[in-house]
Amino acid sequence: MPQIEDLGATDELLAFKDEGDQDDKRTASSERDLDDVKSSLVNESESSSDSEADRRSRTDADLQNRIRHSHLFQEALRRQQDGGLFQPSPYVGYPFFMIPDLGNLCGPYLANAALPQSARTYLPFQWPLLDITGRSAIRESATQTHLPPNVVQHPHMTHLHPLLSYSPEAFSPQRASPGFSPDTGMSRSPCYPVSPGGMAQIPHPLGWLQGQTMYPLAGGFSPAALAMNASMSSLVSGSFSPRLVSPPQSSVPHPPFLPSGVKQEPGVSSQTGRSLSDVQRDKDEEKKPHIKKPLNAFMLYMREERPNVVSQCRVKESATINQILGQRWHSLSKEEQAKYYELARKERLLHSKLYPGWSARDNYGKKKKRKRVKSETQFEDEEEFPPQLKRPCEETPHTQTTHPRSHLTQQHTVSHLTHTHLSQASPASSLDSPATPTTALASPAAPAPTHTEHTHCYGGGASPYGEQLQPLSLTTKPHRTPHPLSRITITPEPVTPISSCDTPISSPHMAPSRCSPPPPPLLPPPPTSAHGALTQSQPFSLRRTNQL
DNA sequence: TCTCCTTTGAAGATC
DNA sequence: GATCTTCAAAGGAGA
Repeated sequence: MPQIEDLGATDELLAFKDEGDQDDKRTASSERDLDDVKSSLVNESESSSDSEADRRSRTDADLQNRIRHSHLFQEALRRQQDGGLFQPSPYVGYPFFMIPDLGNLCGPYLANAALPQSARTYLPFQWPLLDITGRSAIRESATQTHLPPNVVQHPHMTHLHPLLSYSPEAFSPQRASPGFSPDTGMSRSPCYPVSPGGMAQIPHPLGWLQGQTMYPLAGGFSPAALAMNASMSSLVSGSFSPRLVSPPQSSVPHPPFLPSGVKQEPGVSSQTGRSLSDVQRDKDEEKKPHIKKPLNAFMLYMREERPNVVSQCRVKESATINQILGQRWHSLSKEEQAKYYELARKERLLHSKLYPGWSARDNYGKKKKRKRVKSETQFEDEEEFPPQLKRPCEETPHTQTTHPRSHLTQQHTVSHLTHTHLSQASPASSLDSPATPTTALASPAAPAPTHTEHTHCYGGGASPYGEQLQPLSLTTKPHRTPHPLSRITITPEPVTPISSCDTPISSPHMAPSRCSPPPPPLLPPPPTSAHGALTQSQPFSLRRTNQL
């Protein structure tokens, strides 16, 4: 069986450890405080087995202790942050927090809607969070698996985003443990369950990326996760000693893990006609942690670059941001993109190790289907669309018409199309697209899209590659109300590097009618041969293998 | 409150 | 095998 080290985790972890060690002295004091707090919390948790009477008698004392711990904790954190959080080292001063019942707060790749949207939206560079069905679910799961929820602070979370950088809105006090102050910002750090019952934040093997995470282990510890856990425990001990903290145990077994027959009743639902067991199964299904898909290269890139775009362009709409990011993605060099592809590959590898039985199919239907609706409307769109705008797609072999989203997501304005695709781009150049980086990467002969080409039509697919990379816009839906971004297709400035946002893309004065024809591409025509032997559907790993 | 928007890539589904 | 569909993140906007 492949080891985690194969994923490159060890190197990252070791690197992290080294950096953490450098900060040992500086944080020794606050560490002790943290240890005190953590020990107290551990003891608190361990004492949960005491009798109810004892517990009642200690209620007041516990309350006082919690308050005291809270203060200690905040003080320790303050020292911690003062001591190193903003030190040059990305890991310096990173606090590890072990909160007994913090497990419900977050986690990667599990999403059962436990966290309100706000709980995640302000963690822009976190690894995908683990959405659990709620605190009770965590506790119940913990009970089922008899696993202590290892609450291990992700050591990389402050790599580029110190805890304090998180928006306060991200924290919901009511989700925190008693005595757990939102002021610390701790809770904004993601914690990742290593099991359905345990939360852990483990350094992601793809260490450099912000918000790296480990994956929660569905159904318990997998060997890979155990290895990671072990590595983590030993590695982080240099700076902070993660400890296993017993969670508040639930006495209510989770239905899915009940012995058959305990809750399931024979018979058929009178209303639905479905057997109760089916209903129960559905309920169980709903309660199962939702394991999210591993992020692909572009998603990883988006996570990293989104804050930059937001700050540089002062844009808030994700749709707009994503368009910019899409353009920037194409502007990345092959090497830069390869970095993300490699990360994504490791992500998938790790994901597959942690969830051997998981399939993307598992998540099918868990989101509201809307693309299909779009595709249904597409027929009408194409019927209504001027044939001259569709023609190139129909005539060119390597057209983006093969792209699944060619008719779904590209809703560029007609004016843009008329200015770009019709007046400038030849069918060959516009449709034989190196649109996807995978395509470009697929061909060693394909020059890296290192263009910093200027564009007037900015957004809505009017990227520097717009004419060459995104012929998808030929299948624009003219009848639809253009997305605000779609109307923003030009920048008044004569030349605007694609990576810059000097002109806010959402500038209201930028209307399609003002979209002037972009300058001729500064880049050589995209390598039409890049498509050659490889298809888009070919797994990137294969493409890269072929490429390399 | 829910869905859409918007991007690219991966993977499953379908033909 | 080619094509289509869904989902992954994000958060504002609109219904």
